[in-house]
Amino acid sequence: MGQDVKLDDVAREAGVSIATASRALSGASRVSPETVRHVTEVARRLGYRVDKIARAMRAGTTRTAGMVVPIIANPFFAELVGAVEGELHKHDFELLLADSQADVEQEAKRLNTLVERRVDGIFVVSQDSRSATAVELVQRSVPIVQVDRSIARIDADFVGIDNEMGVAMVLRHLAELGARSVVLVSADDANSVGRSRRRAFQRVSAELGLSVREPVIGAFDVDTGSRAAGVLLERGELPDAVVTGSDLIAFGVIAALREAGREVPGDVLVTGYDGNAMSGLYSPPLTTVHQPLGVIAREAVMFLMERLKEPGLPPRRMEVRPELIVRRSTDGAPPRSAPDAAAAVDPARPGCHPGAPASGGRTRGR
Amino acid sequence: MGQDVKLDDVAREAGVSIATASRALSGASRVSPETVRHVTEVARRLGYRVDKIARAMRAGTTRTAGMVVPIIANPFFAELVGAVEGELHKHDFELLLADSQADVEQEAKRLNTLVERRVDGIFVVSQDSRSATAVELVQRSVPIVQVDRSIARIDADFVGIDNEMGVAMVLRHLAELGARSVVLVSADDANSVGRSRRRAFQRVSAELGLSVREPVIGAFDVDTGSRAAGVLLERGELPDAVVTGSDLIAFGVIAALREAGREVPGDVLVTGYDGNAMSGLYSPPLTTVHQPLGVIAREAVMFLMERLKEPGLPPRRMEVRPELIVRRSTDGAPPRSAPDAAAAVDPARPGCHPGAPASGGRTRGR
DNA sequence: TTGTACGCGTTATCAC
DNA sequence: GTGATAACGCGTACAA
Repeated sequence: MGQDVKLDDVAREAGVSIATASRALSGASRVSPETVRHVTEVARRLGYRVDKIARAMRAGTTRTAGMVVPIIANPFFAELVGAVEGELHKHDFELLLADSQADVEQEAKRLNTLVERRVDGIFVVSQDSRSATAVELVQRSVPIVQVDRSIARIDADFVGIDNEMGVAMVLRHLAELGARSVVLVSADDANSVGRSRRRAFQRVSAELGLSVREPVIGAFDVDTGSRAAGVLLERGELPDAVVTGSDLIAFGVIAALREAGREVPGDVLVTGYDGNAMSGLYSPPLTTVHQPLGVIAREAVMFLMERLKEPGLPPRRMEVRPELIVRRSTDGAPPRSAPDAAAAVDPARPGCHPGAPASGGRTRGR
Repeated sequence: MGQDVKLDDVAREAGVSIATASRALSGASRVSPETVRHVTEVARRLGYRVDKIARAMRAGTTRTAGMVVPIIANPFFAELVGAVEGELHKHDFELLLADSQADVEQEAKRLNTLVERRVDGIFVVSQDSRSATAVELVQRSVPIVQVDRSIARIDADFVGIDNEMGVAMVLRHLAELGARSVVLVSADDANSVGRSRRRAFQRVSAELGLSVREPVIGAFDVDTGSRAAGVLLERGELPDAVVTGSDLIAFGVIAALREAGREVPGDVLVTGYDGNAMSGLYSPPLTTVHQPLGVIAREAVMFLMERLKEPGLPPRRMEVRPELIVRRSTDGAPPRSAPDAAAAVDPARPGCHPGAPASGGRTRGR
């Protein structure tokens, strides 16, 4: 560990002072060109590498950000982490990853550790409202950017998707297809994502005059989907469409329905949410609300960078515009619907066009 | 950033020296119990947090490991990263994540950065043999643990799956079902995983007397699967079974075949590799070779920990035993096979039993 | 048992 | 343009 060559060695070997060596390499200022060349050459020859720990010690900044996610193995968070890491790298930042295991106490501990590591900022996909105390505390030491999920009490930057808009896109699409009865299968109200998707579903389906069945509520995982399929089948007649809160739920629903001999979209339409890589590959390919994670990551990192430059900045919120991707799981009119059901849709409302490119719309405020 | 309370503050407030405060908190030795209580209390009240950068500076160890993967968004690597992170956490280590974007130059840079960050060890899922120079260089500064993929020239610890065994399990399973003709769709020989799977396929299928079609070679991704399906269809008659090198390839194959009106397992059997979370959820559920990532991660971390304790240790290799998971994608005998084809299988060979729990078998040497 | 003082490797400040 | 030196916050050898 200590066998590495340090600046001191380079300086001695190059016959200059340690200060000159530092300046020559940092490309800072006031060093004669030939000294620079010489020192650089010596450094290269000796295989010198800065000790960024020492540099951080001196500079008071680590050029490292932390990121806490509920569970990295979830493809959605994996993609998100990948996007954030890539974006950070453009700014010459490193990423310290922490998996909270979907546990609030773990989350609190991991946040604390990140502060101890002196990260310059933390991206957090928080668990639920119980995360508030820990986040609030940590926020006093280091800038926080909430990603995907936001906690009401927390006055920190936030970047996520416009959940309401996504749900609205799905419901309008279904209504246009002639669906009359719909059911929601999603997560509970513990975090902002589940909450806003559920509320949007209630509001928009009412606006569209759809017949709403009792929702099946659980988590954003496959099991919730399979369980929901069981519940729906027990109730007897299936609704025209099942609107789910995540692609994983949709996979669970479809797989379980198929086990029971029901086909999608033949017997019932199903939609997902998130638009992960598997959604287009599934059978049937899934109609879903795609989240432009690249945009979300870019904006989240931008928020942090701007805050580092200007710490006094007021907290900002951004909700990125989602994109509806129409695929086979909602192909064709629902089986039992009257052909004129589509008349219930207000034609004046622009809705969304499947092929339209997603542009990250910015919403400021708060 | 500098507004945080430091040890000095705690010491002053507690009315003791900085050394005593340090000892009291580190729980080291030789401190009166009541001093410990007092200092601890003051620290808590002031909200003191150690500066682990400073501690690392002093201790010469960061308690941080780096991990370089080709692409974190790939569910397989995501799960692997998650498992490693969790395992590291048990040892009070943090994880610095680096995505090499499947690019050798990026990989080299990221490895270097990790060294500069003074990580105590690096887990690397290397790109291919071109990664050798960078890894070799970096290895002189910090312990390396190769995970999943191994580079021949590199004399570092390695933990991965027993690729040959996995392929053998699949082929015996297919042979037992009566498959006579098989084709491989997998990645090229650039990295050890693709290489050993392909070689094992050749060897074992010959041993089993299977009729082998010209393989379709690409990468471990979905596109390779779709493309392969096209190739197979163009060739005319499908083989009895398609053996793929990854679940993603299998998804691609199945989806494309279905587009063309062919069914799995009705028209052809298909197997995957990796056993990721989606494999059981797909339609049809995928027969696949499951990699116990928990075991792999645990052993990889163990390797590092042991090496940190005892740097002189000779490099070790471990190949973890995979587990065949039989599902519907290979349900039933292949359509065109003679019923007695299964006789080609040597019944004395233990093969693998679907329900058998995977135990991480250790192989040492090198 | 506790306190003093030094060093970890780097960079910035101040003299020359 | 270059060199000497202080400082970042902590842990510990040594002294008391």
